[in-house]
Amino acid sequence: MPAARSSSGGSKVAPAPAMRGKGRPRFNGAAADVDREGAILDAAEGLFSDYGFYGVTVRQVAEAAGVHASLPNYYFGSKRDLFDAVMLRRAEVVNAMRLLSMARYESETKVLTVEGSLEAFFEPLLDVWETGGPGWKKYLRLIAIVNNMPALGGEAMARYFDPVVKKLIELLRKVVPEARDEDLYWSCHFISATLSLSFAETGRIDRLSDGLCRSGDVQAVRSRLSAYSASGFLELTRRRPN
Amino acid sequence: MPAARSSSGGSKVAPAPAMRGKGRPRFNGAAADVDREGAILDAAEGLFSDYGFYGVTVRQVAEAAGVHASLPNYYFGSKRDLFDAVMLRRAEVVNAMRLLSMARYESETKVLTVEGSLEAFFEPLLDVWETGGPGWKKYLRLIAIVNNMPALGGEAMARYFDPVVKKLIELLRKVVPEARDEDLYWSCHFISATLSLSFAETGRIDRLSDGLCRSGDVQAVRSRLSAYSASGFLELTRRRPN
DNA sequence: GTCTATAACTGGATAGAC
DNA sequence: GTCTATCCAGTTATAGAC
Repeated sequence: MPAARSSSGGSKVAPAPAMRGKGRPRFNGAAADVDREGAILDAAEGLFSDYGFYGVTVRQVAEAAGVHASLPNYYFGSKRDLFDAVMLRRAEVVNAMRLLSMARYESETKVLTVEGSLEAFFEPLLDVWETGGPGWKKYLRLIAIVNNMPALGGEAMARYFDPVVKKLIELLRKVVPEARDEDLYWSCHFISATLSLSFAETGRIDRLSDGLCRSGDVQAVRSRLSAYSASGFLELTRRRPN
Repeated sequence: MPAARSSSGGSKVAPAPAMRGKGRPRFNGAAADVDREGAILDAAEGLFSDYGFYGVTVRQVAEAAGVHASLPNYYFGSKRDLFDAVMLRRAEVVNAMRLLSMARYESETKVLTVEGSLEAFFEPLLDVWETGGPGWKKYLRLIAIVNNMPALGGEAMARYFDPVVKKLIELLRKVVPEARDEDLYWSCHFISATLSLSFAETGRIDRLSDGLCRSGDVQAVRSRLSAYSASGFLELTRRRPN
């Protein structure tokens, strides 16, 4: 394997991606201030979310971004580094939102419920899904893919999202003290599955329902996900209390 | 695109895969009766289920199968045809099992329930997951991947699995006539998600629970999936009856 | 900062020898 | 039926010109 061009870290994931050109002055002579790094990340995000890591070439990314074929390499190093940069860019944002959402729910609500906890867990994602624009939609779809292909980025995925899930588990344990740990974990597993497949927007439900339901219908998901998941979880704890 | 080598059908999916060498006589001079086509399909199944379609090369498949690099092409035509052959091989088997399972449940049970219907829907899959051997495990993991990447085989996936899901919906409609269609479809969407992520065996729940739960624990899934899903679905219909 | 050119290699697929 | 040899398009990545 050839030596990576990027500065530090070696095989570690994305040491410090996309740090070039920050705060550079406008009117630098080039054509009206285009953000090429952002364009590359956006293009990569869209393509990876459709075809996965191996299904995309760096050249396709460059072409979709409208930049020269060598620029993705220049800005982000190897293809793998580019992928990590894509994953990281929004992970931190959304993680902070979700932790805050749950902390706020816990501190500001008198009677904590399972459904309420799950809403606090889901809502930031549903919010960016609905109002965050196409970039966020693609990012969430990408997560759905990685979530089902551990060989690709499962370890990284876990590193970024486990803290959020652990916070949820902690919260649920407080709300339902009689729940067994196994049921807590398996419920979170099921919940993660429904959430991520919803983001995948596969179009399957459209075909299945002959157009009655639409894959990207955020409102439809929002109005069902918490109720469905809470009921499922509570049923498990009801059957085998601690 | 170069013309496919395989006989009929053209772009149609795998018209008649793996039809060579059936019933050929033993003692044909070659080394003790090895099933090369089967070995290729097995190897492809395993690799595709780990890395997806684009993450695998035909040469890797050949090497894993212990055959020469050109044989996958010889037996199955293009890489895409090989993939379709892998998908098809077990689809028909498991589809028949599931349709039979649900038909039997419907005809042999006095009081139909949501949970019972779901069990009939799940059980054949859980059964092959548990007792079918490593090939079936890999196949189910492959389905989990494709389920989340429509660009790859979503249309094919739908073609093979929609009939089974439609049968389930039909059954559930009979059991819970007051359920709204939207809730039926969304519930099936959620159910498909939990089922497929369970098969993915990502190891996520292992890390999350610090070893308390294991990804491949069929019994753990079996004892929770129907109860969880039935409760979730019923909760939705309870909230908005037809 | 951006692009040209190219190195060095791997991909799928096949023709034809055995 | 199987393998050798090969085609050649396309891949990542980089060195160096502008």
